[in-house]
Amino acid sequence: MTADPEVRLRADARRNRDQIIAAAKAMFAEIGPEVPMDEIARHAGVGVGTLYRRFPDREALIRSVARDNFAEVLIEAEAAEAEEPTAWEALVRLLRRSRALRLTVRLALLSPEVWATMRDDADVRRFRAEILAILDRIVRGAQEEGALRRDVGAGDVAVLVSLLLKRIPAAADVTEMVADRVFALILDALRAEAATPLPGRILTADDLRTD
Amino acid sequence: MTADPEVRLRADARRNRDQIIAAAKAMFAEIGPEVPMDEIARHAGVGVGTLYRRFPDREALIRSVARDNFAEVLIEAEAAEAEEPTAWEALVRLLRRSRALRLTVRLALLSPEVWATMRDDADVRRFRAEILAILDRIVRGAQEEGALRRDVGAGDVAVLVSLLLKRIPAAADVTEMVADRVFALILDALRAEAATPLPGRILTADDLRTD
Amino acid sequence: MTADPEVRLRADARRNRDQIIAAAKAMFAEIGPEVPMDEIARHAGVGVGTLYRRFPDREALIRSVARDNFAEVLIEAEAAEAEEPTAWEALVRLLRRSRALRLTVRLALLSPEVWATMRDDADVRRFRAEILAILDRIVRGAQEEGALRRDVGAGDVAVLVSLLLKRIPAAADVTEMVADRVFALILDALRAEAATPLPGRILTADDLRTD
Amino acid sequence: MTADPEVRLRADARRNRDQIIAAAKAMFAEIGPEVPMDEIARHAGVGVGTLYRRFPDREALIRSVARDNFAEVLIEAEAAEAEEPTAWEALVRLLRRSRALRLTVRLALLSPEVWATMRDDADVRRFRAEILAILDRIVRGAQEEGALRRDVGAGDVAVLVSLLLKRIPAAADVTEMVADRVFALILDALRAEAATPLPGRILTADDLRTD
DNA sequence: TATGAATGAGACTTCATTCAT
DNA sequence: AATGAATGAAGTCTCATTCAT
Repeated sequence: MTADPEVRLRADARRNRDQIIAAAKAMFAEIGPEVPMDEIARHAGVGVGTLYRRFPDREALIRSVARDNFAEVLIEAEAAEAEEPTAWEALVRLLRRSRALRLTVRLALLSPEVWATMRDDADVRRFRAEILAILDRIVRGAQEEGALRRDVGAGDVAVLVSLLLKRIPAAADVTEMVADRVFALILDALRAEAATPLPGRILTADDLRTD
Repeated sequence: MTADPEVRLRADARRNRDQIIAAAKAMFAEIGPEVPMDEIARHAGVGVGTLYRRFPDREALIRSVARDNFAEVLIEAEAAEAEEPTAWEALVRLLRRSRALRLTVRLALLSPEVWATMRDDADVRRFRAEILAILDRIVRGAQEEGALRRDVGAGDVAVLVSLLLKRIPAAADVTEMVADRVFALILDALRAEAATPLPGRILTADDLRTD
Repeated sequence: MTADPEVRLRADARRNRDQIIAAAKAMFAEIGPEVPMDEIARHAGVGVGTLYRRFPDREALIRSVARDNFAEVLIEAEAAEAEEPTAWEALVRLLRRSRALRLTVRLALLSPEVWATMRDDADVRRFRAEILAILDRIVRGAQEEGALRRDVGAGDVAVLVSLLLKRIPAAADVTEMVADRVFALILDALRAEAATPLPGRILTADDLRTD
Repeated sequence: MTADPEVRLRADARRNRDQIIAAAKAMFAEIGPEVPMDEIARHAGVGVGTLYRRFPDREALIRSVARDNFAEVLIEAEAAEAEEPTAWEALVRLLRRSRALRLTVRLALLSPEVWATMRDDADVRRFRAEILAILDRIVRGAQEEGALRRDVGAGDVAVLVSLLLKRIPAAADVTEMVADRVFALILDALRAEAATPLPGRILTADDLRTD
C-alpha cells in the first residue's frame, strides 16, 4: 500500500517510518498540513531528527503521505469496481466510503501550495491517472445502466466528490446525519431523472487541475 | 454596514479603520485568515501600530471582518427576498451571487479556530440568526411554490451552500464553467422533481454548528 | 563612511543599525563570519528580530559590513595618497596601517563563500575598483621614484598585502614584533634593489579574483 | 607515517582507519575543518559509527590528521636537507613543494580553535620540534653559504612560509602564476642582497606560537 | 565490529504583539 | 493618534554524538 518502500530499511527504521507516516496522516487530517513537525514527531514517538532523516523537509513528508493515500484510494476504487454488482453501486460506494479519499482531497485541494508540492510527484501522477481511469469506466458504466445522468463526466463526478469531503459545519450530534443527507442530495443531483440541462460541456478527468 | 461604530471615530481614524477592514477582507479571501498582520497593514496603507490600536489582536480583526461580512450577507438576503418574483429565484440568486457569502463561509467554515473566534460575537450571532430566518422563509416559500423539494430545510440548504464555496480544483481555463456546472447540479439536487427520499430529518437552521 | 544609509532611518533605528554593524564587524574579525546571529544581536544589545529586520539574512549583514569596510579602506587609501610626500611612503603607510583592510581581507579572502556573497554587491565592486585605481597610481608613482621594483603591478602588491593580513602564529608577547618583521621583509621584497627576475607577467588589478 | 598505530589493529580496521584519515585530510583541505562528520564517513566509505569508534570526536580526528601531516612534513624536510646540494636549495624546495605543509598550516593557523586542539598533542609537539630543528639547521647553513640574509632566524622563515599557504585571491586562470610570483618575491625578501635592516630581533623557532 | 538509525541541542528565520518616537 | 522599530517565542532544519541491530 505504500508506494515507496525505499531501498530496504532496517526493521526499526521501517517501523519508525510507518509510525511517522501514520502520525502525519492523522494530524494532517485533524489539523491540516501545517502542523508543526515536532508535533508529528512526538505523536510518532520519535525525535524530530528522525523525522527529518526520513523526510528531508515538510514537502517530502506531505508527498509521501499523499502517495500512500493515493495508493489506498486506488485500491478502494479497484475494489468498488470489482465487487459491486452495478456501476452505479460502485460509484455510490466509492463516493460514500473512501476515508482515504478524504485526506487526499484535503491535502490536494484545500491548499494550493500543497497540491503544487504533490503534482510533480511521479507516483502521485500515476495513481491519480489510474484512479481517474477507473472512475471514468464506472461513470460510463452507470450511464449505460441508465442510472447516471448522461450529461456528466468523470470530471464532474470528481468535483462533486471533492465537495463531499469538506468539513461540514454542523452541531456535533448531527454531523453524521448531515453528511448522509448531503450525500443523498448529491446522489439525487446525479440521477438520470434529475437531469435539468447543465451549462458548459461534460467535464472529463483531464479538465481537473493539472496546472 | 459596519456593526460596531465604536464610540465615534474622528474622520481620519474612521477612514483608516475602513481601509483596514477592506484590506483584511481582501487578503483573507485571497490568502486565508493567517496572512501576516504587517501585510494587512501595508495593504491598508497604515502602520501595524495603527492596526493594533484599532483591533487589539488578530481575533478582533477577524471578528470585525466577519461582522462586516455577515451584515453584507444579510443585506443581500433581504434584497433577494424583496426583489425576486419567486422564492425559488430568490434562493438561486442568493446561492449564486453572494461574494460576501463566500468570504464569510471561507472564514467560518474552512477554519474551525476562526469559527470559534467568531461564534461568540454577539453581532455575528444576531446577523446569523437573521440571515437564517430569511433563508428559512425563502425555503418555505419555494416549497410552497412547488419548486423546492419538501424534505429539506434551511439547514440543508445552508450546508449545500457551504459546499459551493470551496476552491474548486480545475484547470484555470475551465474554473468558471466548473463552478457553473456544480451550481446547476446542486440546484438539480434541490428541485422537487429530483426528490429521492433522504435519510435523517429535515435540518433546520438550528442544526448548524454552534458547538 | 557607511555606504548605504537606506532611505532615512529613525534615530533609534539608526543607532541600532550602527551598533549591529559595529558588533558584527568586531565579531567577524574576532571569530569569523560564521558567528551565530544571536551572538551578534546580543553584543549589539538588540534582539535577533531587530537584526533580522535590518538585515534579512546573514549574507545581507556580511554585505553591509563589507561595504562599510571597503568604504573605510577607500578613505584611508585616499588619505595616504594625498598626505604622504612620496608614492613609496604612501604605499608603506597603506600597507602598514589599514586596520579596515584587515577585516575586509579576512572576509573577502578567507572564505570563498563570503567572497561570493560580496562580489555581486554593486557598492563593493565600486569601492574595490576605486581602491585598486588608487593603488595602481601609487604603484606607478613609486616605480617612477625608483623606489619600487619595476616588475610588479598593483595586482602583485595587493596579493602581498593580503598575505600580511593573516593571523600570524606567534607567541603572544612577540606578535607585534613578528608582524613588524614580516612587514619589513615584504617591503624588502618590493624594493628596486631586491629585484631578482620574477616568473610570469606583471599582475594588474584586473588579475585579482573576480571569478 | 601515522604516528599512533594504537595497539595493533586488524587488517580491515587498519584499512578503515587509513581511509578515514585520507578522507578527512582531503575534506579538511577542500572544505575546512568543519565538514560534517557524516560526509567524512561517507567519503571514507564507512559508517559514522565506525568513524566514531576510531576517533571519539571531531577533535580526535583532527589531531590524528594533524599528526599524520606533521609526520609527512618531517619526512619532506628530512629529504630536502639530505638531497639538495645547498642549504638554500633545501630551503627553497621545502617552501615550494610541501603540500603536506599546506594542510598542516591550514589546520593550524586558519582556525585558532583547531590549533588549540592540536598543540597539546604530544606527537604533534614532537614532530613540530623536529621540523623546526631541521629548519633551523637549513637556515644557518644557507646563511653560511651567503645566500640567506643573516638577520633572520628559523622563526622568521616559518612565518613567511605560513604566509605562502593562504588561499590566494586571483582569477582562476592566473592562480598558478600568482602563486609563483609571490613565492619568488618572498625568496627575494630572504636573499642576502635584499637585506635592509629589520626591526626587532631574530625570531627563533621558539618564538612561534605555543600559547 | 560495522552500520546507520535516533536523538536533541542549537542555529536560522518569521511574525504577532508591544512600545518608543 | 500614527508609525514603524524592537522583541522574543515558536517553527524549521542541521549535525555531533550515542546506541540498537
